[in-house]
Amino acid sequence: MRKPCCDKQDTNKGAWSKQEDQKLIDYIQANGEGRWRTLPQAAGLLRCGKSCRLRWINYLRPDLKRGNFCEDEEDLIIKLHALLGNRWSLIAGRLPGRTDNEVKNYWNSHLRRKLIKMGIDPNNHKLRNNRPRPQNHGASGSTTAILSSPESHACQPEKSQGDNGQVSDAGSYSEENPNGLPDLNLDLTITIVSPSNSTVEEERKENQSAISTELGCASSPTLLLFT
DNA sequence: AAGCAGACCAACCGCAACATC
DNA sequence: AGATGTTGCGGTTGGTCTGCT
Repeated sequence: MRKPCCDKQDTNKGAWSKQEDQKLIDYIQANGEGRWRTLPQAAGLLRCGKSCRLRWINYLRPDLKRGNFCEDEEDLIIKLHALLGNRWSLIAGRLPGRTDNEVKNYWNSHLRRKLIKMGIDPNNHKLRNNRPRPQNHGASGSTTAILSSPESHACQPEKSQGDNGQVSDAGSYSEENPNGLPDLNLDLTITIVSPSNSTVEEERKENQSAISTELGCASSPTLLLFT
């Protein structure tokens, strides 16, 4: 029988105090991340290792951006969600300084609603019938995105199948494709059309290769982000 | 000003994948 | 190869905040 991840009766739960935060920061700065299971004891924290990891990743990490999402980030989340479904860590990985939890929360509290308002089904990113047409990006500001693959669901990673239904329904298109085999066109090219900004291009390349690698894709629908 | 409802977000839980023995 | 341990992920919960009546 496996031991629980922590001795639950001896651990604190709930909100973190400043002192706990400081202990965690100090410890990680001195010893680095990892070894979460033994970290709490070593750092003098009455917390479960999982809890420490989460606190560090979602809140204490120095490279976190925090604050409101900009329009570009919103659009990128929407587009990536269309491709990846609820794979928040992958999506967050393309948003420097953002965490999966943050992206997930933002999606659930803002973006979902926004898409629904625009007449788009947030689960499959398709226009809903008998719904008002999206006010083509008026709501989302100045960014326009075009996914060249007609069915943006093309990229559904293997994991979503037989994954106990945990991974998003956002990529479940079997109803549109009775044989259950969508016409997979799995690569993604993100082109950010924006005034000269060399780092954007670098970032684009990085995005492209990372996502292509992740999804094992072959050919490439192009996602154009006009900023 | 008080009460209520909805929104937001930090944190927890359970599970799966991966690593190690 | 199988058992066990660790880490990471996504779904969900619950406390707090905010706006409305």
